[in-house]
Amino acid sequence: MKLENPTGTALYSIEKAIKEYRKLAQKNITKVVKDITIDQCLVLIILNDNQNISQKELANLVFKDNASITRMIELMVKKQYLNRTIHLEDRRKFNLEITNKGITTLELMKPVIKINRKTALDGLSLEEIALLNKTLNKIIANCKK
Amino acid sequence: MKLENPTGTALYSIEKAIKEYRKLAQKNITKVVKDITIDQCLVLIILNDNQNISQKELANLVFKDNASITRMIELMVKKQYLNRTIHLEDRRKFNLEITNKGITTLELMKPVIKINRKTALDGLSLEEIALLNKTLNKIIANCKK
DNA sequence: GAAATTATATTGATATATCAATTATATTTG
DNA sequence: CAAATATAATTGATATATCAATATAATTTC
Repeated sequence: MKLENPTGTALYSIEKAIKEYRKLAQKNITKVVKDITIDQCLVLIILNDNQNISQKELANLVFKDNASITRMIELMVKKQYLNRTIHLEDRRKFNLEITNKGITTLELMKPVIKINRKTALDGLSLEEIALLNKTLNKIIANCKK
Repeated sequence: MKLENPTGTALYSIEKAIKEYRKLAQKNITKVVKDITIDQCLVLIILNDNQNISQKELANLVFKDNASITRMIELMVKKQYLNRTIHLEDRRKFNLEITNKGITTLELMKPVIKINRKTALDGLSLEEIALLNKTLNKIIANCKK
């Protein structure tokens, strides 16, 4: 039995790598903030950098569909990480805004996120990482065709 | 706004790559078999190669926890892709067995799976793929520490 | 060999994923 | 400008993810 990679394709390794990273990341983030998931964390990071983003754009960036992001946002509003107000120019849209609690929480998580990434990529040279990115981008482009 | 990679880390690219691949794979598999997911497909592939595997081992190989695999198997039994019988030597366990329908379905999907993988890895040299695997395995090992 | 521990799997609760259908608003077209 | 089309987001249904608690069986320990 091929224990590490039962399919024998690099695509399995890609999935395994991200699953292991998510496990590590979630474990460490939970240590500092109890009620947040790494996906919610990514939402905060992206909203922090991109004020005027729509739910649809946000969904794309965090790899979710509109339905999922709707429910995630609902929950994050309920937990007071986000505010949601109607978009004046296009009333189909909403403005998404991080609350003060959201910002505080993000600041609390930032060092943990940094350590997580460092841990995952430990021992990899810059060249190796660049090559990894390049290869992954090729795969992404191939799948989108 | 960094559109392709808002976090600037290779880990985001890893996630993006596998998500794009899963989309492609699911789309093409649905064309030949309506009621199966790529995860169920992976379960069939693994069970086909490993007769005497426990649910726990299976769960590990497909990156799921025991609860998820229990429900997946229930569903696959209901859809008649699998049979489940009590394990005589260890009565906590079950024997998982692909049905004839499961085997037929798998044969139907095999060429599609092959094409999907080829599509995703198109234009990558063997060396590039080997290096990708090597780097990913380092990341996997780092996360497990 | 009975009690304590460990292992396998299930169940319940809640969140998320996904698809299809729907609602509300904007935009385009004739 | 009204009708048709397109877009943003929501809702419903069902499957899956995840954690904690539980049930059952096997193994270990004394």
